[in-house]
Amino acid sequence: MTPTSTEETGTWAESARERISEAGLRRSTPRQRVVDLLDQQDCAITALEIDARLDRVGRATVYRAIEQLEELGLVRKVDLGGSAFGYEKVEPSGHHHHHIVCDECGKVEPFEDDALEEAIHEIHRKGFKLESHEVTLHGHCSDCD
Amino acid sequence: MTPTSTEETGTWAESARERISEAGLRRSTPRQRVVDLLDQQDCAITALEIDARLDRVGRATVYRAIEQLEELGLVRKVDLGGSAFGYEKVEPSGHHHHHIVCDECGKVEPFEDDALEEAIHEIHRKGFKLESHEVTLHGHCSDCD
DNA sequence: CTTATACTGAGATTGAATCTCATTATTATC
DNA sequence: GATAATAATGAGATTCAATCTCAGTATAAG
Repeated sequence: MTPTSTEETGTWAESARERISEAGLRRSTPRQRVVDLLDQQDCAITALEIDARLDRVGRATVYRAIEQLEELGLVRKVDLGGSAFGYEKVEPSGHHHHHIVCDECGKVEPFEDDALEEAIHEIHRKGFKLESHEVTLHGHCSDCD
Repeated sequence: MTPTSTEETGTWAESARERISEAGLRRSTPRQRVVDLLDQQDCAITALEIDARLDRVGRATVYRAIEQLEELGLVRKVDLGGSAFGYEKVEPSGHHHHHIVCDECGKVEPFEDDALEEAIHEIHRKGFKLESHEVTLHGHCSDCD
């Protein structure tokens, strides 16, 4: 018996699987592999990093899978200030974080801040029709102090 | 007499000229043309847009000029969520805005919000060594309602 | 098992940004 | 104003991200 390693990983991969079927998409092996890899990440990963880590899965498939997951609200696209975008799973809990990029070494760290979220919600109330928001802070990490 | 159209435009182009000389850089025509074009914009413009609008100025020169202006603190690089970065002048007054991107048509609008700035400054006080910050909100503009 | 078709992936293509290096323009000096 | 040292330029090659194409493949329904 080969145990399904994904069921141990958490709830996101499972809910992703469900949403994929509900949306009428096939549960193809390459798509599952992209889902599983995203599930294992704690923060954003680029499309080409996913591509590089998945042998026998084509670039086009990786980009397509990400795009579909994004449309299903399962994945968020984040702008890390570099040349490539990052992608990360959207937690079913609604929890989300923003990013601090170290301008020295390029390291990306997640952070959360309630006052910031509140301020952004206020902007929403002031009349802008916001779909989503994204905050990227730039500075120096502890290593590059 | 050909009147210098730049002196009528405002104070940014002038201070940029000064800082450029102070930094030991030459006042070359291509650089001046990049400065003048940036001076005319109210919001961010991409490097290739600058390149396209300036005949007889090479891509490399545009990118170099922008990079130098950025180092001198005269220009800010902004991430508009698309494929290319935008660049905009840094007002001597210290005034700065963030951006709302319409996910439908791609239009970028500037916005300012004091509570948001305050929340970000709080994060600074909490221990992160921030150099700069950048907030991009996504939604639908009035046209794409 | 068979069939219709959604999905895949190798490779070509587009677009942004960077790099190279021979030529040109700027500025200080005479 | 002419001259020399060298900073700056720009055409084109290169790199990297992302998208597109289309013949071949795998999926799921019957």
